[in-house]
Parts: sequence; C-alpha cells; structure tokens
Amino acid sequence: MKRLGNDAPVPVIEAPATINDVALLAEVSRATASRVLGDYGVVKPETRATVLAAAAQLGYVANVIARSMRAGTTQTLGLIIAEIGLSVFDTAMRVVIDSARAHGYQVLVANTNEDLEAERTSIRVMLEKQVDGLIVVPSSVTDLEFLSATSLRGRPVVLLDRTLSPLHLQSVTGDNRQGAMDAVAHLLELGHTRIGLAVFTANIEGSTSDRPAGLISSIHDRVEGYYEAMQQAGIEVDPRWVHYAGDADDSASAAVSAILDGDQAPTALVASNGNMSLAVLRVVKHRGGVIGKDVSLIGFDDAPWASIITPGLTVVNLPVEEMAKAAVDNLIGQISPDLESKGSVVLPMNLVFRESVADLRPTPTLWPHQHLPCPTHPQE
Amino acid sequence: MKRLGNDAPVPVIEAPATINDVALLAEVSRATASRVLGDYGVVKPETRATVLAAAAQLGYVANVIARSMRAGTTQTLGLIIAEIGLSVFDTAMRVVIDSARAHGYQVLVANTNEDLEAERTSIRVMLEKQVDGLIVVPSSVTDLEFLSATSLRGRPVVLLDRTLSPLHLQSVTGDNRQGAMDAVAHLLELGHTRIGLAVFTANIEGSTSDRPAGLISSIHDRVEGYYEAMQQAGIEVDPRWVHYAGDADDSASAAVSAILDGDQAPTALVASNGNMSLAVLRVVKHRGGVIGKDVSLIGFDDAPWASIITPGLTVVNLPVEEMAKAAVDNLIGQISPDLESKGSVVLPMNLVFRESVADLRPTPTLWPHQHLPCPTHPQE
DNA sequence: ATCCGAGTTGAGAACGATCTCAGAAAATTG
DNA sequence: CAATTTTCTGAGATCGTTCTCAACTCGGAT
Repeated sequence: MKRLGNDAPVPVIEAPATINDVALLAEVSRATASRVLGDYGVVKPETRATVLAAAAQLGYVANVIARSMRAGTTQTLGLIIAEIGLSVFDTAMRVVIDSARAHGYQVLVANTNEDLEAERTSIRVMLEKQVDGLIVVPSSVTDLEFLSATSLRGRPVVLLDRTLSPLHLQSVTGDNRQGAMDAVAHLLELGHTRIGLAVFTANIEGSTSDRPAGLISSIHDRVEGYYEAMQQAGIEVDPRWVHYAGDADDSASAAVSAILDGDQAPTALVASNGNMSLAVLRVVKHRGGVIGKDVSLIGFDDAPWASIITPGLTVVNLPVEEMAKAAVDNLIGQISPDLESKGSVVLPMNLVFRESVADLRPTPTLWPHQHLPCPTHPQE
Repeated sequence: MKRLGNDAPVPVIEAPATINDVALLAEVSRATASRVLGDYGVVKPETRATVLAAAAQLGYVANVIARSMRAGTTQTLGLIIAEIGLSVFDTAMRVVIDSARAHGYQVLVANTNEDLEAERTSIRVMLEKQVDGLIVVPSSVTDLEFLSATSLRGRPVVLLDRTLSPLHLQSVTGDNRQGAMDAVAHLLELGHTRIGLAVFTANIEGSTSDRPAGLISSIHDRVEGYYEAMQQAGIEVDPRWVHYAGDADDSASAAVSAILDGDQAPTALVASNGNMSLAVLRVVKHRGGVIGKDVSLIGFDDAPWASIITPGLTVVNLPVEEMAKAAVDNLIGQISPDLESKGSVVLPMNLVFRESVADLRPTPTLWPHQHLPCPTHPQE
C-alpha cells in the first residue's frame, strides 16, 4: 500500500527552526550562523546583523541537546534525594538548585524515598542522560559497588548529609557526632542524668531497643555521639532509654512510649531527627505531659515549625544551606579542575536554645524562668 | 609551535564505551548492536548474547542524549517552581517527580523565587534543553507573551496552582474562591462578624490596605471569595480589616498589627497563605494573646506544622497531591495524545477543623470545649 | 541448477549543533 | 598592478544513537 504524500492535512505547528533554517534565511552557511549565535570567532558586523535578524524572525531557540552531544557536557547536575518533604532536604534542594544555576547548571532531581532500588535506577538514568556530576543523599549504607562504578565512569559524585564509609567519595556532612554530644552535654549541665534517645530510621518495621544494622551515617554518628557523651559523664545508659523505630507511623510513637514508660524513665530525650521530634511531641501531648516541664526534648534540624511551637524546640541545627552550597562547589570543582576541589567537608553543628529543656539544677533561682537564655550557653 | 602528540601522560580514565565499541568487540555492526541494546527488530539469539556480553564487559551505558537527538524527545519534563521551601510547592514537587518517574520521565527543576526574570530564563533554558513539556507555577500575572510563545513552539505547558487569566493554557488549580468563602462561612456560623483578611503577596514593599495590582490568581481568588462571602452575609467590610504585606519580614507583622489595632478590630482573621499564618501566630503570641481565644485564625494550606502546634490551626486544605498528579497527567496527555487530556482542572478545597477558632455563639453549651469537633461541620 | 522467501545483518543517512581547515574576498603593502 | 597579509566565510567531519534499505546467507521447493 502506497502512502499518499500530500493528502494529509498540513500540521499547523511547523517544526521549530534549526540553525540551518536561520542560515538559509540569512543566506549564509551553517558555520557562520553558528558563529553568530554561539558568539565565537569573527563575523562581519553586517553578516552578524542579518543572522540575528533571521534568528529573531524565526524565533530560533538553540537545541542544547545537539550542542551537548558535540561538546560532551550537558551543563546539568543530577540531584538524588532520599526523601523530598523532609525539611532538611527541601532546603538542600533549593540551595543546590539555586547555586547550580548561579554556576550555569540545571538540576535534574530524583526522589528515592529511601529505596535502594530507586536510587540505583535513578543514578543509572542520570548517567545515561549524561549529567556532568551527581549529588547524592544515599539512602542506604550498602550501595557501594554501584556508586563506585559510577565514580569510575569518570563522573564526579558528591555525597550529601550522609557518607558511605568504605568508599572514598567526596562528601559534605554535618558533624553529627559532635552535635549529639553537645545536646547531651547541654542536658547534663541542666541537671538531667537519665537521658533517652529516640531514633527514627527507615526500613525497620516495629519499635525495638536493639540497634539495627545499616544505620545511615548521620543517624549512626548521632547515636555514637550520644553514647560517648554519656560515657564521658560516667553515666551508664539503661538499655530501656534507647529505642529505634521505623517507617510505620505508630512505631515511632511506640518507641517514645517505650522509653517514657519505665520506672526509671528519662527526664529528657534526644530525638534523632525531625520526624522523631514530631513523634515525641505527639506522644507527650497525648499523655497530657508538657514538653520542657515533664519531659525535656532536644531535636535535630531546625525545621521552620521548631520556633513557632510552644514551647520552642531546642534543636541541634544542621547547617543545611552551607552543606548544600559546599556540595555544589565541590562538585563544580571536580568538573572543572581550574578551581581545585577542597575535598570532603564536615561542617560544625550548633545548638539553638529554646524552651523545651527544663532546668533541673538544685539552685532554683533561675527555674522556672525558662524563657531566659540558657545560662550555660548564653546566646549571642 | 607544534604540539607533541605522545608525551602527555595517558589519562587513566578511558572514555566511556559507545555502542561502536560494543559493536567492535562483539564483531557486529553498529546497527545490530543497537538492535540488541535497544531491544527492537530481530537478531539471532547467539548474536544477541555476544553483544550483551560485550556490552557488559565494557560497562556500556547508553548515551540518552544522542538517542534524544535522533528521537526528538527527551523523556524529560521541566518543573518551574515559584518558591521552593513553601510546603505546598515542596509536596507538589515530590508528587510531580514521583509520578513523572512512574511515566518514565525525569524532571528538571528550576526555582524562580517569585522573580519574573528568573522565570523567563528558566523557561528558555528548559526549552533549549528540549524538555517534552513544562509544568509552571507562574510567579506573576504579567508573563503572558513569553508563555504563549512557549506554547506556540508546540511544547505543552500546564500551569500549577495559579492561572494566568487571558491565556488559554491548561491549568490545575484549587478552588481558592470557594475555599475562602468556606472559611468565612465557618467563622460566621461560629458567631464572628468582624472578620479580617491578612494577605501575603510577593513584590510589594510595606504593609498597606490598598489592594496591589497583579495579585497571583490564587491569592486574588481568595480575596474575592472573602469579599463575596462577607457581602452575602450582609456584612460591610471595614477597610481596616484587610491588609496586604510583601516580602519584607516585618511587613507581614505590620499588616497583622494594623488589622488587630483598631477599636473595632476583627475577632477572627483569615490568613492568605502559610507565610501569613505564621506571621499572625508570631504577632499574637508576641502581644500575649491566645489564638483560638482572643483571636481566631483560619489559614490556607495544611502544612505539617499546622497540626502539631497548640492550638491546632484550622485551615483550608489545598489538595496539593491531587493537583500535582493532575498536572502531570494532563501534561503527559498533551505529549502523547493517545490518552486525550482532560483539560484544565479546578479541584475543591476542604476545611480542616482544629482549635484555632473560638465559638462566639450565645449558647455556651459547647464552648469552651474547643476540642470537640465543630458542630456545624462535623468531621467524618 | 535455479529460484524463492524467511531470517539476519551491515552500510549509511539522518538528528542539530560545533569547529577545523582551507579557500575566497578584501585590505594592505611594495 | 602584483604580491601579500588580513578578514571573513563555507564545506564537511564529528558527537552517539536510531532506523531504513538493500544485501547476504541459508534451507527447501521447483
């Protein structure tokens, strides 16, 4: 059966103009048009004007895909986020996108929902799409081969917020261990000795006091910091003070309840991250207790809501914006080696003092004036 | 000066394998290798095996850029967000990314920070990068020519959360007008008559009671809904009850203060969006008042913090996830016309009742038991 | 032996830009 | 006016795929 060539209705939308169309209209060669449009080489001013006019008339938009193929660079970065919706990662995303843009790069974003398989395929797709570099918030501790294969393909990678220990990839993280130690130290100074730790970690089902394998590095370091600070203070940690919870919604609550239920229950809690802070707030509210009085709480990550709730939540603040910016700088540094990359970075964290920690010290002069700045860590 | 060809150290990282390398190693033609790798046409099983082995040995990763150039499609969508960090848009982003992925598309994200120029260049860059379609949260009401030019280039666009009136582009929005009317109706039913409106809008400097030009459509519709509901109730709006504030941090607070200061100050406020809700909470807290008692408040957008603060914030809930999903479906529908697109969508909003609204009705039987479900709008 | 169709494969032209190299035109010099 | 330099421009290869054709190799049927 023969296809008739000219009875089909002519599509109204003509194909977008290529540089060839521009050249044709301007009556010059493709090369000259390219010189004008790409702004390199030398062209006679009048020719340039003709070409520009033609381009404008046709509404020419460069096909960067074609340019990328020739140039071997796409001016695109890949950003692989473990969980969009967590305030930390949302701001990280914003900063990455904005500062990539400042460097002339666009950002391809993928969300893995802490799922290893999704992470794998996302990385693969991004490599196929020829991103110039990759910023990854790795969802797991076990994705080693894949990311190393990646790195071997010559495409630079920067790990954000979490590292993968046996791999020597570039990474930008916060000093989680120190942050946790500071939190515990602050609680100790205010007279708390029974200090609990509620840990939120993806991929386990219920609530347990057994430390699960494969904690992501940030959480892992916080747990380590907690134990180290307690040990330095000479306090033996009652196993019932530490609980781990996973994805399921009530498992976090169960963990908090489990910590709070014992006869020698902690007077203060450290929550491993924003999700867990919320769980503590919910449980304590539900039990009729008052944060900052009956139970003290220090969380991680200064989410927007931390300052507006009553009482304000004392938190270990992650320098998210600095981290994201450092990650982009590091990556761009690896891509264009004129500015040499500064290598992996560990940024300090700082406590933000609010009203969620009670002062249990025997001198009652300051207590219960909890709205005064913390005497041991005066705010600037 | 002549460049010596072979005294430079051989780079350790060999160029990534192309399909040509695979073909060479497998001793077949490029075409056959492509047939195997692209999984089309017919190839003898043994040949297929040889090619696959060669590809595996070389660690071949397809160059999708090259494929895109030939195919004319990039399997990439552009997402242009007015303000990353606003909880609405963060969730929208997550849903867009996830459901695009489910359709086999990646997402290129740009952030405009409500800046028109940034929006323009982002759109241009994305078109240059040959995205197959664009989802835009337009930052302004005046970007008409550009987006229409876009649409004329044959690339489909869907507006998200906000429309641009004179343009007949596809859009997915919430029914902001109805949402505002519901909020006012709820306040009226609980006995409030002096109801204020605090509006947050980008790009104006101070606080004013004059309605600024060029409100984005969502805010515009909320304002309209407020006035309409008040008029239907036969209440004349005191101009002092309505204030507009812009970017500057204290301008929002100033607006709230201005509304609350008069002798006939409102007993209840409607806040135009999440940012303004926060401002109201701050100001009222600072004045020593109590939300839900001294001042009632209904906000827009059920942000994560709305439910954890005390009292819980009654809000008009935007169906963000549905909106984002609808936007992607619409866009994909426009791209591949086998499933015809359903056209623009306006999704209903619903009130979420919490404790931030006082019951002022003369029958004191239910009041002040504010934790009971609202009698006029019982929750399911 | 010749022919045929089915099963496989390869040569080569796209896609849209960039860039090298050499040749044409213009300007400068002897 | 010829020779030479300086501008300026165009032909064509190239990037890594996909895909259309044509061609080639079989076995089996005539």
